[in-house]
Amino acid sequence: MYDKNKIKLAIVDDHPMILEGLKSLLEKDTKFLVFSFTKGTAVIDFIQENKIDVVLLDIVLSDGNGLDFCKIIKQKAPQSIVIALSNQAERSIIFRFLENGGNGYILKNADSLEIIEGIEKALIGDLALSKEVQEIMLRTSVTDFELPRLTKREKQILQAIAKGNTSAEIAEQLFISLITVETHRRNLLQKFKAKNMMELVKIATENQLI
Amino acid sequence: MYDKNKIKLAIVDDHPMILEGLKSLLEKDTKFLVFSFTKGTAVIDFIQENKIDVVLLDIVLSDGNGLDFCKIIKQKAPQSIVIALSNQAERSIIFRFLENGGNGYILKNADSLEIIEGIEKALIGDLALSKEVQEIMLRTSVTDFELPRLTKREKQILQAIAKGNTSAEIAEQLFISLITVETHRRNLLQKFKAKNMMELVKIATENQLI
DNA sequence: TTGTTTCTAATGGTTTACCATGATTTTTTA
DNA sequence: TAAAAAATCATGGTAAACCATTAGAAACAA
Repeated sequence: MYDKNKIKLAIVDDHPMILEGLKSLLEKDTKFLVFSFTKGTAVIDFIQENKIDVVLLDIVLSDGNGLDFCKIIKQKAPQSIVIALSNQAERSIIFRFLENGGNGYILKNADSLEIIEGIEKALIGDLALSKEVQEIMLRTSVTDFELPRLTKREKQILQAIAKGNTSAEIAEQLFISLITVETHRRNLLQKFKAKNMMELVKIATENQLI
Repeated sequence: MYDKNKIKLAIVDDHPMILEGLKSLLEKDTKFLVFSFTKGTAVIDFIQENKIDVVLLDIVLSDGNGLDFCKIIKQKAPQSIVIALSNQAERSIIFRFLENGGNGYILKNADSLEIIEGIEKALIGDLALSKEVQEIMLRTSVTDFELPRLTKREKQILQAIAKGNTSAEIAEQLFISLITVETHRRNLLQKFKAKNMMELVKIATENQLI
């Protein structure tokens, strides 16, 4: 069962179906030994006790997000290779994942060949990026402008706006004047160079700012 | 290879990874013979030439939706069993799928055991419903507010609104009067009993309506 | 402690969104 | 083909969002 020469893989995804399917798929290649996890915290516990070569990590998890887990894994087990395996195709997310030490990013619409090739690339020290991810990263487009950062209050207000609350409602909830809420709205629109709140909320949610 | 006694399964999903994983998983059980498809139209062509026992059908597909494909499959091959295998947990979608002749509905957060049990249940004529699906179906009308359906035009307009377009811009884009756009807005708000468009867009995106 | 940012609040005005109601034409479906 | 559903346009009004500018108080960092 246990074989020192096998590549030890951990897969983290909160869909048991994907987890089992991927495990079954990867273990067809006998050089892989696969451990699977539905929680990010579980895999972090595991890697501290057991040496793992590669972690395939979903970005959206029930107990946190893959960006943070990647950072933690890299702190606790720097020798482990961490590859994102996600539906998240947002440009900024990909960059943030790699910034956090990730060794690759593969979209879930990739096929098994791309995944296996990605793992092998990462094992020899290359970045493992699926085709579509490379395209997204190369997009040098209009969308590529430095995202403003939100203050605590702005985030609070933007979250309320995104829920459908009106300025009056928000003022009441936060015990501040309607005028103040409207000032925050204006500042937000200027910061983001957005035409209206709908556009701003779209940008903010796409970039996980709220 | 071909064995008359094997249960012939078709899996339709637009993620190659899920497709391959599930195929690998199900074929561990040697009584299954699995064919996989990424397009709904492809599986419809296939079942007309080849007898298939069970179709596992995703609801969200690139070339249409599983609700319609289920209906078509049941017309062209009434003996085939059709089971939804989807992330869509919307109560109304589940009912509509079963209305269209579906023999079961399994959520993608189910594990492989639930899927195999579901297939076996459906083969003996029972409804194949995963645990969570049953819970959703039993939810009484308190939590259950039936999601309205969007017409083609409404969907188009709502998508534009969600992007941050104003009514005037949308009118221009679609070559219709500003008044018409505003009428659609009003109808949408009424349909969804929403206070404003921000709330409505939130509901619509959460339920993958747009 | 002194800048800097953030949060707060105000005036006054424009634009856009939302509300109520009604009606014609086109398209879909039974 | 008749009935139903969807898409179109209209009037007239209210509420909310957006725009420009200013400014004091509080929190925070150099």
